[in-house]
Amino acid sequence: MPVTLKQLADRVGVHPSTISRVANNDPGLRISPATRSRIEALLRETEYRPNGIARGLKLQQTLALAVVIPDVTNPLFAALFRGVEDGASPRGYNVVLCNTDGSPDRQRSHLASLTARRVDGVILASTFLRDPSVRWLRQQRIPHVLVNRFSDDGLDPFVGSDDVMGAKVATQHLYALGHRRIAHLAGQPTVSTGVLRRRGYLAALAEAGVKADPKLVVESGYVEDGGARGTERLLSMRDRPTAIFAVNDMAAVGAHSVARRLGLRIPDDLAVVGYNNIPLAGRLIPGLTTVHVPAHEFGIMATRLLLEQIESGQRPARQVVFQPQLVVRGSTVVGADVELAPAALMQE
Amino acid sequence: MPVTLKQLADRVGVHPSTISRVANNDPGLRISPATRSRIEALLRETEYRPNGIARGLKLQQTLALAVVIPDVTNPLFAALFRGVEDGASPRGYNVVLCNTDGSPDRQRSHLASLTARRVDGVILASTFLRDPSVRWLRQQRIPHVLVNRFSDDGLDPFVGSDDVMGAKVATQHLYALGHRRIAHLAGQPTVSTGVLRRRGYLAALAEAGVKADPKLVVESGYVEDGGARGTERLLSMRDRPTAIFAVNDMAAVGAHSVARRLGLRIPDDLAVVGYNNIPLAGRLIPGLTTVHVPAHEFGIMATRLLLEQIESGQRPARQVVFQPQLVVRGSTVVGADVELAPAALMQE
DNA sequence: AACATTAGGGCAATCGTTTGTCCAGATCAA
DNA sequence: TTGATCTGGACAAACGATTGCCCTAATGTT
Repeated sequence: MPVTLKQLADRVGVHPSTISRVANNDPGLRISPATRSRIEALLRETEYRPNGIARGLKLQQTLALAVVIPDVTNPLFAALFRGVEDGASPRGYNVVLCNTDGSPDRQRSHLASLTARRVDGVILASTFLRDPSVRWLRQQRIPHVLVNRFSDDGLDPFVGSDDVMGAKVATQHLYALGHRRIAHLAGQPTVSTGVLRRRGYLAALAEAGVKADPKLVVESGYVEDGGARGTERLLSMRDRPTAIFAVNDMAAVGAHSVARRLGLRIPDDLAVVGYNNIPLAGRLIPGLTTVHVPAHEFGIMATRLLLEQIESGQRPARQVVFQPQLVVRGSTVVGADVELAPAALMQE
Repeated sequence: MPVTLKQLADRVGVHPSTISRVANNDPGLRISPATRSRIEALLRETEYRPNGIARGLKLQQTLALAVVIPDVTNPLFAALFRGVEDGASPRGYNVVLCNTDGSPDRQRSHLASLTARRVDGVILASTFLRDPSVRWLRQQRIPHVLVNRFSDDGLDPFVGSDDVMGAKVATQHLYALGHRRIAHLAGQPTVSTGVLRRRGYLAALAEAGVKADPKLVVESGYVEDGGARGTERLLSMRDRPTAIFAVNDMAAVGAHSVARRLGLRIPDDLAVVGYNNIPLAGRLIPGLTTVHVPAHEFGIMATRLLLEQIESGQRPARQVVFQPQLVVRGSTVVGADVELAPAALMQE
């Protein structure tokens, strides 16, 4: 067992509180140089570290944050987590990671356990629209930041990107390449990114004067399998789309592999655009055109907003929205990979 | 602020200890049914959850584990973490995640902060040979399990795979395909996997009666960039290798892309074998032949060993070693991808 | 009637730190 | 010599929950 204040106090012959003040460098402490140096020597010798639990109980703060995401196996969330840790670690915080696999129940139970543990704040990236868990966090006044997805527009501190704009840019890119039958592998209507990206897709079509065909919008969700199935449905239509805008890269990867399997050439027979720019997007052949989402920066920024809340005691309720950027690769433009490949591959 | 025992006690008019006993279902408690039901009603109404910090202080356990890895952005470690969480979460434990980026200093400081926090146990996958941090954990009698890499052979509970055997099988595979100049992109000699895989590579050559050429072993480390550089060196030799066995998949990916860039055909001009079987390995074109390492199972098993230690108070010091399995893909055998691709792509 | 037992909880110590307050002796000024 | 001030720390009350022990009144036993 690690050494305690009382044990040290007994060895020096002073009161534990004196050791504590020396260890914490209490400026108001008046102490003889002799005693101080004896204590300091002992502190070094024993490598004394205050018991974080006792400290947490007294100070009402744990120096722990939590990150709740669908799945860390998804590179987007892994990068997000790294951002959080990189922001939190230098400030002395540890980070608890929880995966929900997209289940509201698991999210709820994780949050319950995290609040029982009294983490100082929570970063949530697995949120649904009008999410009861988020409302509960808000009501309990637990410092939190939503990332990537939000629950009730504007009510919580949020870090994300402009999903409508990103989807619009992606769709306009396809339109500009001459595509007129552009399909959308959509996210669930219960998730903000699903709704917003679909909205951006529709807005781009409307602005371009293309009449949207409801049959061209298929709900694929955010996983490869859904993207594959959706693509099979789309490609089996009598009036096939020539391009697909997918709600995220994994769905796009599903489209990608179905197209390959069916012997369609990308981008000539089918152009594909994804969303998020996960590392895999640059590795596919051809590379996947996608909307870049700076996941690592999300994590850093979310941590900043969270620590602001924690340290000020206020809820600044700031919303930070990044402007998305289209990354053009070979899945929409022939040859777009050539220039990128050597440099990109070497720098990673 | 969440409700405390004392507040509840005041509302019911009993002593806090009574509430505690009811909440914890103390079997030795004698209480009138009337009082009990009033208390239970209040517990439900207020959704009382004991303060985990106070509980931890009293009970000397935090119900928190920690996972220390080089980088969660690496799919191998992401899968490992999922295994840990999947094993720990149902037992009521939360998991703190720490990334070291391979720096012994960051590992040390994380470990210091984790022990100050009094996590109940640590799972370490970022260990070096003769690692001072590990020796310190051992000496402090902090429950821990090493995963994938070990520090001092046999002294700590460990979960991993037979690295010598895996490397041997990989090298034998290349030999069986007719390769005689087989190079090795090696890991650092400070890491057990680096040493063991190199040993397996050399053992396979020796058994096959091939004289090992020291020039064919280049230290690449575990990252793509190192693999790329190492491969450039190997391919610029007058007597080029026809095959490369890389210490892990990322290094192999580096080899892969350098070969492509130089216009070499894989596997005809250069065969490549990796290690770990990360998801990307199956996505490359051609697919990367590699040694499968069950990262998720590692995590589950490591958690089991750790919880055993924690709950028994003993150190069973069990070592669990999985037998590695070679996954043959197109980077060594032409056409090996064909049969796999459709099924593999669909099932994910 | 005297004593023992049981029912129903209350008391207080404890986990390890932090921090506002207090105190005894020494030193100082007048 | 008498206060006043200063020095160098000691004391104790939190922070919440847990748990061994104790206490009082009521009931039961002989």
